[in-house]
Amino acid sequence: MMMEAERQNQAVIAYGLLKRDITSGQFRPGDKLLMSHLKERYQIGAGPMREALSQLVAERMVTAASQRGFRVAKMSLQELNDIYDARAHLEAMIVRLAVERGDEHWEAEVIGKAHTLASVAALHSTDEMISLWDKRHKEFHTAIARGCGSSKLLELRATLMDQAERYRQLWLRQTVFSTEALVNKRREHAAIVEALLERDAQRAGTLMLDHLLTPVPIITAIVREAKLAEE
Amino acid sequence: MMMEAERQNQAVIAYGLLKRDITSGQFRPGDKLLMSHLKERYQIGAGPMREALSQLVAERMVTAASQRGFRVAKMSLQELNDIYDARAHLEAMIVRLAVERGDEHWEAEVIGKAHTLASVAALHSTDEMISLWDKRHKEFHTAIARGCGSSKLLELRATLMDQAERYRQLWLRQTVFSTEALVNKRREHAAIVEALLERDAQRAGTLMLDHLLTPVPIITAIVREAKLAEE
DNA sequence: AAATCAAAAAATGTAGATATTTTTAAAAAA
DNA sequence: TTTTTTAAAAATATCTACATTTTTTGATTT
Repeated sequence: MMMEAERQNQAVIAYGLLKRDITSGQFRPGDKLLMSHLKERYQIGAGPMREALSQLVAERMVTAASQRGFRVAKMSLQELNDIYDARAHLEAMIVRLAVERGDEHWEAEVIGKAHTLASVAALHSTDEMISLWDKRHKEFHTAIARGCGSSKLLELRATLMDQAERYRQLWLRQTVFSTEALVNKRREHAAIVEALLERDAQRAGTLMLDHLLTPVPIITAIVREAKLAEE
Repeated sequence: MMMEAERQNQAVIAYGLLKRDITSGQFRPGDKLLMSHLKERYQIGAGPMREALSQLVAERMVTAASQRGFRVAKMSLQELNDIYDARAHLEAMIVRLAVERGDEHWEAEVIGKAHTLASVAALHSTDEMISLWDKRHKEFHTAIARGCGSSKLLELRATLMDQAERYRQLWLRQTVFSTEALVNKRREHAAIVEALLERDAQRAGTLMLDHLLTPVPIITAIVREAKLAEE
């Protein structure tokens, strides 16, 4: 029997669309999110729209001022550093746990995802190439993290990933377009996998920490260049 | 000039009240949250009420089923273990960072809060005693955590604290009413502070991990006894 | 310039309309 | 008789359209 796709309510739909439009840059940091415009754009009423907006406020992607409506949250170099620092330390901790707790199935998944990622070739259009590499890169890292066995830690991790997304997008193009950067990333991934398989929690954690912090200087430069954020 | 308290919207008010009513047990795990009842209880319309509810869904305190309304999220021993495990590891990591990064002002704050906590005496009514000890205990731990210097990590920590709250409430009475338990806690706190001051990040982290895991068996027993949750 | 005030725009809330699910109870089948 | 099915009724969730309140705008005066 065909699994019926659960009929989503308007708020959930609007939430997804608006989130996509913000991370993809359709709405820029600081932009006013005018209720009348959003209602029109997503074809829904004010009630559900507010519901979607306040979800995004909780996720720090939107800010709210009482009686003054909503804006796309600003980006800042300070926030960039904070998010990446937090992410790196959290993920390093998760990896250490994964090395201690992960079983053979976990190992197999990680190796599989690493292979799939390494084999992304420049055969596609640029945008397809970026989104394919990104998708597989995320799946690789998620496969590693799952080894920790804690859904709560994975939820926290997802929260930070979401918050990092707008900054990550900036880094992505630079990296996928640079053969050198891609080669470096591949090397780092290989080193991490090696440490995992040797069950060296400490080394895996340290490698992960560094791996996640390397994008920061690159993103900083882009943000400064494009004047996308306050200092 | 007196600072005017920002006029909150209905959704925010309802959010706070409902959250309090859930953590304090006015609504029990699994209870249906009938829209008509909530509207009546908090004297607001359905729109803002939905907004509040879906915030709590995001925080995992309420569950939603499309077209079928909302329920108080169930509790389970599995979730108890997951939350406490995640919290303990996150907090241990934060403490290690705090030891590496915290300055003299941080040290002073921690010592101050430790002192304030240690001096809670059994002079008050039972409920006052509980809530005072709880308040100061939280402030003590928060003062320690702040040393990590990352607002994102502190946000993640707050998320888990919130999710733990319903379980924590069960532990609190047992502990505050047992002189032995209180003495033990005081000893653990002293040991943590000592490690902090000696700037022994590793030891402070380990002590914190253990400190946060001790309530789990106690809560497990209470939950089983009161049949508050699935296994 | 700075202050004032009315008009316009915008946010927020409510009441009621609509759609969906659950309950009830009667009818049919076992 | 008991169980299952069906259909209508009731209860409930959800959405929209409009009403109310607050903020913003910008012309006018000090």
